[in-house]
Amino acid sequence: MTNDLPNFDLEHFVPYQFSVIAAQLSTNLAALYKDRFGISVAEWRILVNLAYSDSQSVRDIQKRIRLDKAKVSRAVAQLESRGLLTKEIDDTDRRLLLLELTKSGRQMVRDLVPLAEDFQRQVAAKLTGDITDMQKQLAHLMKELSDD
Amino acid sequence: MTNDLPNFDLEHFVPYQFSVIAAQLSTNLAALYKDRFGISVAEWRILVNLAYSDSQSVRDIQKRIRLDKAKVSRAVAQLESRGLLTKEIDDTDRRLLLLELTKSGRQMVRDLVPLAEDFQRQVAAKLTGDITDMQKQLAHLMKELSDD
DNA sequence: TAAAATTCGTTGTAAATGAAACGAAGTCAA
DNA sequence: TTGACTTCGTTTCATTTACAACGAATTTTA
Repeated sequence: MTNDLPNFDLEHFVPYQFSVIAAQLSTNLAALYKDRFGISVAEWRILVNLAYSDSQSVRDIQKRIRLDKAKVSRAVAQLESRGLLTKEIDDTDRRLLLLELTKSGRQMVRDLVPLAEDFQRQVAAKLTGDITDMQKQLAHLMKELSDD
Repeated sequence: MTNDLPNFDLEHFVPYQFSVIAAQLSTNLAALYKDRFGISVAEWRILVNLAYSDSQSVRDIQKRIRLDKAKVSRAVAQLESRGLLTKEIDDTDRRLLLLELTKSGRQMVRDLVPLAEDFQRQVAAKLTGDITDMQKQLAHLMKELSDD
């Protein structure tokens, strides 16, 4: 006797869809990174971000890659202990830490990026439309949501 | 000196985009559910799923809404303790539990669904294109990924 | 039909998480 | 310049999480 209940279609509920897809992609990617390089998704994001521009502070990274600052702090500590980056106090503002990739950190980024691109190509193959369209839509939505 | 590094664009990396959007939507939705009804996202999913068809087992739900069975088990226990559903052993297979919404469980679904639909409308307003197109793309991708 | 293997839902546990508290450093205002 | 306030990154702590182990029930296999 469910006829008095609204027939809600969870499978087409957008927040649910995003949740399921994100979880699946994240699991797959995490396995890839862990197996090959022994790093977490958070660590991967930080490495890639530092490859853009060295010497960012924890705060810069936190904003850019949208991770909790505690998480960034822990991931950075882990990366430092593995010799993938260095921390240095910013002399113009001694609260800030400047992060810089080490040689082996840079090498790991070089090795990681093609893998990530491959992964994205595999996702692209599963889409009905063109991936650049999807990327644009998602970038737009991401921006709209962050303004809330 | 980053010129020897591949210039990887994290902002347009699809798994990253999904992760950010899903997290944002989930946070917002969780706050909505928690404030108004005191339930978690997992609990909400279970309630809605039971509204589709009563008397499903934990296993049925687990498959449909893609949640860890431990999580389902705990959420169901919570819902039962709040009198929103009942558990009953299936006599044809005594390992299975049949779950059924109570009257107040059904009422809560009735109250919740319009809220969720509102929420989705707000998301729709932030999209560049039509939401049904997005839903179709996401449904397709969800299916493709689960086949892995 | 007896033993082995599988499935169901629950529970124990170690790790991950996020919010808040914290000390250190810097800024602002009186 | 002193005192209040803010910001930075780390750490603490309570909660959440996922994985594995478990007992009970069922199915498969020999």
